[in-house]
Amino acid sequence: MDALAFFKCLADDTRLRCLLLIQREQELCVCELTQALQEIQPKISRHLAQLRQCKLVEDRRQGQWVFYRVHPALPDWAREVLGDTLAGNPDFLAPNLALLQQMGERPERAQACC
Amino acid sequence: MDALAFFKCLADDTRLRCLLLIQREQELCVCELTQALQEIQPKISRHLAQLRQCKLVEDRRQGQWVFYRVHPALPDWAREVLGDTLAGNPDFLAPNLALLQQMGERPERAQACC
DNA sequence: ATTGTACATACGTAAAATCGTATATATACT
DNA sequence: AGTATATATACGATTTTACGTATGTACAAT
Repeated sequence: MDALAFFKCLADDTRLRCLLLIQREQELCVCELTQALQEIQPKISRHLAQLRQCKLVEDRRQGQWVFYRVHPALPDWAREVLGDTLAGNPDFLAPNLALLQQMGERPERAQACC
Repeated sequence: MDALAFFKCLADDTRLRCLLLIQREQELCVCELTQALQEIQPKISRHLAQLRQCKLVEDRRQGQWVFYRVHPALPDWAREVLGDTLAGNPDFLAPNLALLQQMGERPERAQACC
């Protein structure tokens, strides 16, 4: 994970919001991000693909949905950058979180155990 | 200082190195950065202008030289991002620091007091 | 005044990133 | 098998970003 590639991933509004939302919500699927950002699905998917290729997120298919989470191997310094950014910009995600909560019928996550 | 603009500034190799070098060395002039990065002067100046316009750095003229330092009004979260990045990527600036130390006749800074 | 050094900016070109649309794949349901 | 939903990718067009060269400005020294 090199610093320049990491910051290039953060240097786009769509990717920055997706990544920070995923970090904050633990796990989100493409349709939730599409709703939260009010963007068309191919745009969201394309940016998620880039985050995935750079190993900032990992994906997990569950039925018809694909859930994204912050990559478990993301270095600590990069996690801290995300944390600092969230903490220092409390309003940045506000509109996206509001849209996410408005969303009906959000897909259910598989339980972690059993 | 908005998060997206901040990360766009960090998303270029020249700007990232300049900014982290300035942060680490407190203050550097254009000719020092030109030497440390082995790039032509207009390229360095152009990227510094962008960092200045985004208020990530401020400049100070001293005689023939213009010194750049991290902007005093840079928000804490952004400072922490720079600090985390430096701490988490200890080798990133190594070649640039080596070139800087090789440089003879570095301009003298005005003393801070008296 | 002129020359030299340090730095900034303007301008046209080239490269890179982003976009919307169309389409492909994978799963679920009937 | 056929339809519907969720997601991924390919493609060409557009926009943005970065670049090198040339030139302008400010200061220092003679």
